[in-house]
Amino acid sequence: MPTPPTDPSPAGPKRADVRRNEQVLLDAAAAVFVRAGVHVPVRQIAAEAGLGMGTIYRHFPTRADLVVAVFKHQVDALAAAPADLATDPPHQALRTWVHRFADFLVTKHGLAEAMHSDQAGFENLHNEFVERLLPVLDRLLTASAAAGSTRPDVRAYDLMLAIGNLCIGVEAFPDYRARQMIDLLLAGLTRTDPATQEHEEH
Amino acid sequence: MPTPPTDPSPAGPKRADVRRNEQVLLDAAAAVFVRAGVHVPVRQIAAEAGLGMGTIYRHFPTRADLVVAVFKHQVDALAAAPADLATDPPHQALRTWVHRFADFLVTKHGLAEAMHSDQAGFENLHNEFVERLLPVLDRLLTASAAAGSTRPDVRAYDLMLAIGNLCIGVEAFPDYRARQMIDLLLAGLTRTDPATQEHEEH
Amino acid sequence: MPTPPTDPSPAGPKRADVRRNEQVLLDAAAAVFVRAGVHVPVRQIAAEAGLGMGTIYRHFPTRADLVVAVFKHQVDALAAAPADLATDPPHQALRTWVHRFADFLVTKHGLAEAMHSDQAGFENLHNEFVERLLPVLDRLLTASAAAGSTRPDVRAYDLMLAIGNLCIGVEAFPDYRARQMIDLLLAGLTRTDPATQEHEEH
Amino acid sequence: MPTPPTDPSPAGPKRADVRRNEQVLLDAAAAVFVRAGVHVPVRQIAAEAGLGMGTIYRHFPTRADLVVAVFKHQVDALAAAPADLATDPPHQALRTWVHRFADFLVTKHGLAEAMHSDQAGFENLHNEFVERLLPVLDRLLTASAAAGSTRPDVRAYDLMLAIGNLCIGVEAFPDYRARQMIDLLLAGLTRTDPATQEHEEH
DNA sequence: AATGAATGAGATTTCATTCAT
DNA sequence: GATGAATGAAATCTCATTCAT
Repeated sequence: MPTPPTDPSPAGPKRADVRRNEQVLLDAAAAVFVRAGVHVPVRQIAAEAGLGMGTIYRHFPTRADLVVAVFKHQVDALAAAPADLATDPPHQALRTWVHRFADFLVTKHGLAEAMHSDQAGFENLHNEFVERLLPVLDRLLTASAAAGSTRPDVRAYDLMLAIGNLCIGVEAFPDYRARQMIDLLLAGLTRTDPATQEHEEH
Repeated sequence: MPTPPTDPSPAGPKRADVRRNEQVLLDAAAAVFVRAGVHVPVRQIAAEAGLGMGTIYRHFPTRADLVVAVFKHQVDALAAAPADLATDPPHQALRTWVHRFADFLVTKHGLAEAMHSDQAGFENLHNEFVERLLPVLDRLLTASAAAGSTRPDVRAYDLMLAIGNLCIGVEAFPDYRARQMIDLLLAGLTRTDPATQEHEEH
Repeated sequence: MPTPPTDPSPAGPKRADVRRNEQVLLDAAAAVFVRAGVHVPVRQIAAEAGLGMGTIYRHFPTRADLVVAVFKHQVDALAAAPADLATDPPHQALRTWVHRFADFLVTKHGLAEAMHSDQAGFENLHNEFVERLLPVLDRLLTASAAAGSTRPDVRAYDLMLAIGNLCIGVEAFPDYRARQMIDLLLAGLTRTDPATQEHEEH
Repeated sequence: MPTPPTDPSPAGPKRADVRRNEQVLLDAAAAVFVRAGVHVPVRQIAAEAGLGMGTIYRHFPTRADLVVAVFKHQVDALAAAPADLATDPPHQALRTWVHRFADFLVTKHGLAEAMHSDQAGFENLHNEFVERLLPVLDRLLTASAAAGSTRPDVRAYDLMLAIGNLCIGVEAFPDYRARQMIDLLLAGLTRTDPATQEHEEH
């Protein structure tokens, strides 16, 4: 009633600033997360962003919300990725996407860990991951299995968690070859049937 | 068994009490760790043990020392295990031991996580694991590879971390089939047939 | 009625809006005060009013100003009330008005408390009460005493605070019979009989 | 098991210090409560006591516990008081005790307010008051009513809350004569029966 | 040697108030 | 004039660690 309903741009001129701040916050959080993990004090994120702590709470009431937001931001690319894999043979597409997924996790300090955290406020993080990426992986996995390239008795859910898990510790233990272990897992996933085996060898 | 009986140092009658306390502490810590994870407040461990907090600090100056001690305690069995696997075929022995290792990790809430933690005070935990168990796994893995059962290009170190990683999240996500993923990894490790074996060696 | 119609100052067309906003604010604040007490966050009042927080600060620089304003708004009726009590016998008029006063306080969650608060910003609240209602009560009390119905050695100020105090806790302790206690106080105020009157005067 | 059950003095030599600290804490809290009310920050109480904040939380997990403790300490005297009033006539004993009660409340800044607070954590305060003092007042009131000195239709509960309420605001408004208002209330409580009236006049 | 009371840094969270738009 | 995003002081509470007894 105080402000007339004339509202072509829903919320006035400030929207740009708010959005900018949100982006600043996401970038800052992403940066700090890489440096210090997702359990970093809120104050530190605020400092990195050059914003007040209250601003973080306004945008992301719980820590999970912030982590999810940072996360979601990065996940979009992965969720969209399969499009450019459409022409590859199914098992090759699967392999490529899994590698991209691993690359993503490996470069985000603590994200793989957080994804598996049962700490209060991180449930949504896991859920977000599952909701956004599981369908993608499931499609790739099903296609690959349908083509006889991979075992049909493995669930995408387990595979996703396993991939995520294998990425844990990359920073802490630089000598650990997460990539090779993922390849091992993928090899174990491959159909051992003699008929398909010849093609798998490359 | 944890502390060797070689004890020429002058100590006298109290040594027995001290050792008893240490054992009480280890058992209590193990129990609490299972219930509440390795990050449980010190006070809680003390309560479980029926001892004062100061006593914990006397025996284990840092939390890592305590976790390592608890860990060491449980690891002895694993380190000794291969003896009873001597008669199995190498790849079977490897598989059995890996499963025992996984069983161990899976039942210790947070141990798998802690093993990969880079939190201050947990480095020794990782080291301890590596020092005690890596030689065992290495022996089994080498024997299996020598028998042509498994790929020779995989390091025991990576395998150990990978197994540990795959066990993460079992409590938090009951639906996650860590065991199957470990089997997948072992399957990927298996030599598929003599013909391909020669080419894989490099 | 709250703001006198004497308004020769140059203001122009906006004055109506401003006044409307002020009224919206007062109604909203009154409503929220009843629900959540006078210490309710400013943001909540703003939300109830459908206005921005800045608008509240423009109209009422301090919280006290707002509370006083809400208060004043409700007090007008009480200040005007004695008119319709003119025909009653003095001690009856006094009793009726006191009950109305108590009714008012009892239905405003936290108002009785706030009236006696020495919190920063609530002094004016007390003052406002005193300035507006004390003369009214004083007139009634004096008339009653002059008629020989009540003791002449009780100040209206003390009586007002006492009435207010007796209303505290009505919401928190539903079993508390504030009304009976007020009646007790009024009974104590009553002159019991001419014979004793002379001795009580000192 | 670590410490033998030989335990004539239940908890060893430290008990004295602990008790001393608790007393220090109670005294400090009482002092600060007088100065700044029962809502004073915990840190301030700690500072006054010359102790750490953690110590407060150890002794009194919630603020209510501390307030109740401070309160209880002072209440014992009141609960015990009636003994020395045994020889007075009932209505005189009642009057004396009520005045002591009022004296107590009046000198504890914020106690009267807190007693009527519905803030989380203050319920026990009210309960404590009721449990300890209500029986005392009830006995005095019943005796007085039995003697025909006071009205039999007033509950001790209401009277107690009313007395407490009338003490509110003494510090904030030095001009307010709480004592006279209490006397008024007591006068209202007095039986107006002509037969007893003569004796009441003194 | 053992105890557990005390400490206090640090993390979270709320809200009054300001001020750019 | 109105808005509400941003600020950051302030308060709470937790625990690792020390140290007097």
